[in-house]
Amino acid sequence: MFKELNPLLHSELRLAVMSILLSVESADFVYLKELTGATAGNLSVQIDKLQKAGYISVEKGFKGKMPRTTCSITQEGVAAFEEYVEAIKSYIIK
Amino acid sequence: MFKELNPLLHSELRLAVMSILLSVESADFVYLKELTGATAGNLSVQIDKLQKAGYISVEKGFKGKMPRTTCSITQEGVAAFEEYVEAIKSYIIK
DNA sequence: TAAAGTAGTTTATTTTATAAACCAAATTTT
DNA sequence: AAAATTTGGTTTATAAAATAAACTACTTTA
Repeated sequence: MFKELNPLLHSELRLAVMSILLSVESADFVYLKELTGATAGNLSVQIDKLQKAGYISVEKGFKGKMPRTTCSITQEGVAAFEEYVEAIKSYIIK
Repeated sequence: MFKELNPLLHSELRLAVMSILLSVESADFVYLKELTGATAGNLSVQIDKLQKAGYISVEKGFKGKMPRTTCSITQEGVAAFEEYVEAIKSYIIK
């Protein structure tokens, strides 16, 4: 009847991050922060969780002298997101 | 860009309960428990939250001699659910 | 060189989700 | 008919999550 909702994706901020990363090649920390409106602390934590789950890859480098964290979605992440979409539909589609 | 997800509905069990109640006139505690697979304790708590939010109405009576709790969705609940559906779509529809 | 800004991380707090333990009444078993 | 079990829940305790505040380290500006 109802499919299970992957708890790692069933989170407003993590879902937003994944949704953004699905539509771009990659996105840096500042960009994700602006688009989501999240605080830096919250975003940092959630990015970490997504990375540890293998749903995104995170590269920490520098743009000039300033630190820059770049994220992109993994194949595993795409698959998990698609599964989540199917699952949530089981609750909202009549 | 992303719409806010009503935290009261952004919960697997509460969403399942609301989804069921949308499609039936009313449902009792035992029926909801069977369909959702939730424990009685968890279901009890979540029903309470939905009721306090005004999203469902709860009637406690008896069927013969056994207690029976009957739930049905309110207009407010329908509206909130529909808004949630629109909101979640902003994350999952490309 | 002091103040303010940037790009984050770590820590602490509040909220949630969930299950375990419990309760009262009804039913079944012995 | 007493004891055990089941039914239909509620309350309480615990684990997990979300979030913001505080902090770090470096850079730019005044």
